[in-house]
Amino acid sequence: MGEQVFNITELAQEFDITTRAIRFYEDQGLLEPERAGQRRIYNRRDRVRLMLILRGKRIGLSLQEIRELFALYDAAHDDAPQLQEFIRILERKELQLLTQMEDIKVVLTEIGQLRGQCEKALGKRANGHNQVKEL
Amino acid sequence: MGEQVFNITELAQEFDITTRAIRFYEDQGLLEPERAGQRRIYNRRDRVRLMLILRGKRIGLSLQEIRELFALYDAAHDDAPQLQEFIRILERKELQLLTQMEDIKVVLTEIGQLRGQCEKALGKRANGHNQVKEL
DNA sequence: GTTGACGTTGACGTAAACGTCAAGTTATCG
DNA sequence: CGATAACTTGACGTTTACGTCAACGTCAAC
Repeated sequence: MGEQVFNITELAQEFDITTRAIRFYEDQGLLEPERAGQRRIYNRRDRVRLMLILRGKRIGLSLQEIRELFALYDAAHDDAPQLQEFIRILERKELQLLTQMEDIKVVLTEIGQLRGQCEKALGKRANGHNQVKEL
Repeated sequence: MGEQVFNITELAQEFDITTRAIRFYEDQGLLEPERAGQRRIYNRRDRVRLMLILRGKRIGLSLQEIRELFALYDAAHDDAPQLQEFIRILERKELQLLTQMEDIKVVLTEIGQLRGQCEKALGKRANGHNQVKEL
C-alpha cells in the first residue's frame, strides 16, 4: 500500500513533455522529487505540481511567476504580510485572466465569423451548425 | 479630410509598447506603413493591425502565427484551397482557445478560493468590497 | 562480464521577442 | 545657421524555456 510513485519518463509520457523539461522545472525550483540513489522519484503531490505548472504555462504564466505563486502559497499559511502580498498577486492575476478571457471571446467570435465567410465563399451551406471536424 | 495618420511614437504610447517593438513587427512582415522620406506613417488600417497583433499576443499566438493568419486572410478571398487551409487553422485555434478558456476558468475559481482562505486566515470578513468582477 | 536500456549531470546551442547601443538623417525652432 | 529633438537603420546583447550532445552511473538480462 505504499504511495503511488512515478519515474521521470512516465510523467513525461503522461503529459507529453520531455524529460529535459521536467528536469528543467526542477532546476528552476518548481519540483523537488525524492531520490533513490540519483534517480528521481515522483509522488502524487509532485505530479499535481507538474499539472499546475503546465496549466500555468497554458494560461501564459512564466515559470518564475509559477514559482512565486508556489512559494507564496507555501509561505502564506503562517505569515500575515505574506498573505496580503499573496492576495494582491492573486487579484492582479485575476484581472489579467479576465482580460485574457475577453480577448479569447473576441477572437472566438471573429473566428466564427471568418469561418462563416469562408464557407460561404466556398459555396457551402452554412447549415445551421458547423461541425468542427468535417474535413 | 485627409485620412487620419499616426507616427511611431504616438502608436507606441497609445498601446504602451516601445517603438522598437513596432519596428520589429514590421521586420517580421506584420506591418507595412507608408513612408514620408524614411519616416514611417501609420494609417487607421495599420493601427487596427497593430491592435490585432497585440491581442493575438495576449491570447498566446506567436508573431509567426499572427503573420500566417494575416497572410492567409489576405490570400483567402480568391483561392479555395487557401480558404480550406484558413478554416483548418481557425478551427485548430478555436480548440486551443477553448482549452485556454477552460484553464483560465479553473484558475479563476482557485484564485477565488485561495483568496477566501487567505482572508479567513487574516480574520477579515468577506465583506463584499472586493468582488473584483463577476462572471 | 558485458550489453543495453534507462537515468544522471553539466555544458553548450537555439528560437522568439524584443532591448540597447551606435551612428547617421531629417525636421523644427530660435 | 546651429542646436536639439525625433526618427532611421544596422548590429549585437538578453531572457526564457527548453533541445542537444557528451560522458558517465546502474541495474537487470543474457
